[in-house]
Formats: sequence, structure tokens, C-alpha cells
Amino acid sequence: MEAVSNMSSTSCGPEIEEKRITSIFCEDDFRTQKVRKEDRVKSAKAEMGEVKEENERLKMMLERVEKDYHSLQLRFFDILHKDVSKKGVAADSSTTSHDETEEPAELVSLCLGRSPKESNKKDAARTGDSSNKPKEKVEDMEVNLTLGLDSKYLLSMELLSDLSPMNSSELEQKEAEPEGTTTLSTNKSAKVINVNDESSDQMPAKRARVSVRAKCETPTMNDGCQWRKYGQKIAKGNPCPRAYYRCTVAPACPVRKQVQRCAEDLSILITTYEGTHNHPLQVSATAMASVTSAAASMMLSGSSTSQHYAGHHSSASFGTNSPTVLNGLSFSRQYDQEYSRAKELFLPPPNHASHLFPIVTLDLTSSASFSSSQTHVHNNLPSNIASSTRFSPPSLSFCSPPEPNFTPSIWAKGFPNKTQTRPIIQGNHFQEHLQCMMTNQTPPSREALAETITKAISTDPSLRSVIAAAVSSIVGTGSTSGDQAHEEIRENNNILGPGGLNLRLGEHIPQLVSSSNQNGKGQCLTGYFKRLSPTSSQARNFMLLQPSSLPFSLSKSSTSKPPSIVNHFNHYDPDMNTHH
DNA sequence: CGTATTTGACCTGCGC
DNA sequence: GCGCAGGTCAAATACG
Repeated sequence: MEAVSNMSSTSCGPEIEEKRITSIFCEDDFRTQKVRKEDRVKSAKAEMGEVKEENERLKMMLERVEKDYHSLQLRFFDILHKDVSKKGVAADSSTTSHDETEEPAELVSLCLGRSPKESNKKDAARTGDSSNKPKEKVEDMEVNLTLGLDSKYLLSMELLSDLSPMNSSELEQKEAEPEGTTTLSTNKSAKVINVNDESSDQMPAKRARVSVRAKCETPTMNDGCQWRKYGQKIAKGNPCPRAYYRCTVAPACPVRKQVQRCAEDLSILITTYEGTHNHPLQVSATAMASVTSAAASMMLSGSSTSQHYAGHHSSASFGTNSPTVLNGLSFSRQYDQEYSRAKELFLPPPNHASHLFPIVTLDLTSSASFSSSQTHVHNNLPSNIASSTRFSPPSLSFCSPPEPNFTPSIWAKGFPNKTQTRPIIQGNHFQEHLQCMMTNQTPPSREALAETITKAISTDPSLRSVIAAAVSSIVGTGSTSGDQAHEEIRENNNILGPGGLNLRLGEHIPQLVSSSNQNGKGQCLTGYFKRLSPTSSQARNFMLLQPSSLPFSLSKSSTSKPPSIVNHFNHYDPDMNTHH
């Protein structure tokens, strides 16, 4: 010890130096620590700022949700009030057409996932004792609303399915409740019936068909649905028999399809879909269903406002005779003689049983064969028909344009502007996937398909608008003015549909798709829907998007047993799963 | 044996 | 009114 102390005493100079050094180091250390602390504080502050911002955003979202909720509540009570007062004032008088025309949109929007069948049944069950009990009705309807919102898939399918007013549920309705047997005094139910009746008056004009042409070696296209063949005919002008299929996913599904090979090119399969599904679809079937629905509704949205559906087209989404070219998908309507002519072009000579129905053709054939066949067919076109074509033939074509200014010759007949160019489309990927999927070519992966569709939808407002038009036309073109949804749509300046539904596809679909991909069953979606406020616009958006946003899985054959994906349709009739 | 398909008969609507 | 053509039904048949 002494030695050490001695040493230290003798080495005083270096020690001071050392101390200086250590003190310097300490100072440096202190400074660096200080700097670090400051950094931490800064980062913490930044984090807090972010959190605050997020908080603000969440607050705004909450406010918006509340706003939506209140507006919907107000509307709901307003409707109730109207209903009660109506009953009081004009209980005996026959319902005026004014009322009928005013109510439908609201009624439809309030269905919120209840299947018409369900609601009708419930309403019918109530007919006996619910004549004048608004309070009970409020509860009842709230229950219905809740139930409906739980059944997102059902809702979405309802929306998707109700393109044609005379869907199966209505048919059932008609069958189950022949005129005069139901007491029309049952307010809501009566009105729903009236709405349906009213729309059913226009049934022929509203029942659109979507014809899909695709190269396919298999007997039928793989559209993901389950079909049962119920008939076969050899149609005139085509040696290939036409097969008739009926959707068997749900017992009462009204959807039918005709499958026939093209006489010009046997490798091309022409599948014509009629009607819309009244049940949830497997995800593998949603792609086709959504596309055909969109196509059909594009037509219907125009025809819905037509005074005379045949030959005199209104100026709705298809108001002009020129086709709407969206995303490279050329949409055009045609009716009656135009349809007959079209069938001469695409199908065997026209029948007369179905020519009242508008038809859209989705052409998924390769561009080369398409253009050549078109040209060929056109050359065969009777001159009187060709010259008298006032409207473009059915031409919702997914066909890739072979040239930038490619216009099929027969289309040009109906095109006011023959040099109209078809844009290079983002939807090409979508088309390719759809084609591959249905023709059993190289099956794309779920992820790839989902991504493609997501891209197509999210990047292209026109495609969004197609789907928006589809949904909006389904939900109702006669939505009341001042609708909250309308306002929102205007605010967002996004896709506008006459039905006033706020679809922000580009924002939501990727989330949906990705979440669905993760678990492969779309359960996340259900969970997400459940977490959302029942009345929030987001919830509505998501629910509306459902059918068209899940076109993933592929089944081997259209008539094969479907995968057990349908299990997540919680609120659908369990029979559906055991039906197969 | 249950389910799906086939196929001839029948129904419906339109044009002549 | 008749014929034609598309569409549907239902018994027969095939299939797993």
C-alpha cells in the first residue's frame, strides 16, 4: 500500500494529466449522453406527434362514423315516421304510385343484408299482428338491421344478385303470395311487395343476359359455380348443341346459363348467363359473377330509366348509342332487334323467345381469332341488317386490342366515331386472369389474381366506376335526393353511381384482398366487417365490395364439387353446404 | 342407391 | 291458325 501511495505521490504530474484526460472524457461522455437524451426526447416527441396525429385521424373517423350513424338513424326514423303517418292517413286508400316510386331506394337500403326472402317471410309472419305498432316495428327492424349487417356476405350477394328485379326471391314471393292473398296493409312488407311488383312490371327490360365468349377446350367454362344440366338443344344454324345449365349452389337460384360452341370456331365457347345468384358465391365464382353483373348492370342502369326500352335508349350510363369504352372493356347495350342481330353475329340465328332481353357480350377470346372471326362474320352479315344497324352490337369486350386503334369491323357499324381508339388497358391483366381461370388454361395463383384485380380496380377509376355502376344500379337507381351516401360520394369525388353508394374501391380492396390472402378464407374480412360500425360508411363500402373483391380460388370444373369456402357465409342457409 | 346427365315431349312466343 | 324455334320439364338412363 505504501509503495503504491509513494508511487502515486511521486507521479503527481502524470496523474493530473490523467485526471484532466478522464475529466475531458467524462465531459465528452456527458455531452454524448446529453445528446442522446436529447435525441431520445426528440424521437419521443416525434412519436408523440405521430400518435397525436393518429389520434386526430381516429377522432375524425369516429366523428364521421357517428355522423353516418346519426344521419342513418334520422333517415330511419324519418322513414318510420312517414310510414306511420301514411298508415294513419291513408290506411284504406290504395297506395299511390308516388309513394311507391319514392320508397324503393330507401327500402332497399334498409334491407341491409336481409335477403328479400327472409324479410318477406318475416313480414308475412307479422302481417297478422303488426298492423299498428311502430315501436315494435322499430325493434323489429333494428333486429333486422343488425342481422343484416352480420350477414355481410348475404348482403353482398344480395346486391350482386339483384340485377334483375325478377330474381328468384321475388318469383318465390310471387308464387307464395298470389295477388289478393296478402293484406297490403302490412306497411313495410306491403311496400316491399309493391316495389317488387312495380319493378317486375319492367321485368323483360331488366332481365339482362351476359354472354361470354372464351377459348375453351372443356365442355363448359370454369366460372366457379356449380351447374346442373337440364336440357340440350340443337339450335338452328349451329351444328353444335346448346346445353342448358342451372345453378345448383342454392336450390332456388334463378341463374341459368347456356353453353354452346361457336359455329365459326369450335374452340370458342359461348356461355350466356341469365339471372343473378340469390346466394353467396364461392370466391372462385365471384370474379365471373361480378364481371357479368357489372356488365349487365351497366345495361340495366341505362335501361332502368328508359321510357321505351327497345330501340329508344335513355341517356343514362349507356345513354348514347355509342359504346362506353372503359378500361378497354367496351360496353354497349342492345335490345330487341339489335340482340337478334347480335345473335346472328355471335350465336346461331336469333330465337324469338329471348330477344326481349338485353345482352352484353364479354369477349375473352384471343385478339387474333376475335378479329378474324369478327371480320368473317361481318362479311356474312346480311346487307339489310348491316345497313340498318343503328346501335352497336353487343360488345363488352375484354379482348386485348391488337392495335391501338383497333376497332372491330362490326362494332364500327355502331360506333359513331369509327376511329375511336381503345385504350391500352390496365385491365388487361384482369382479363387475362379471368380468361385463364375460366378456360382452364394456366391457372394463376390466388395471390397473383388477387393482386391483378386489385391493381386493375384500384388504379383504374373507370373499372371502379363499372363496378360502382353495377352495385349502384342494383341497390336502386331511384335513391332519394340528399342522401348521405350521395353527399359522401360527391365529397370523395370518386365513383358515382346513381344509387348513391360510396365505393372507394381503390382504398379498400387491397386491404381486403391482402387480408383474405393471408388466411385464404376471407375470415379476416368477416372479422373486419364485424368490427366496423354497422352504420359506418366504411362498413357499407366493404360490404358492397365483397362480391367483386374476392375472385380468387379456382375449381377444376364448373360442375365439380366446390371447395368448402362457402363455410364462412355465416348467415346463409346451412342447407347450402349440404346441398351438394 | 343417390345423383347427374340425357333426351324426347311439351310449352311458349313470335312471324307469317 | 299454323309452323318454327327456343326453352323447360321429367322420365329414363348412366355413373360413381
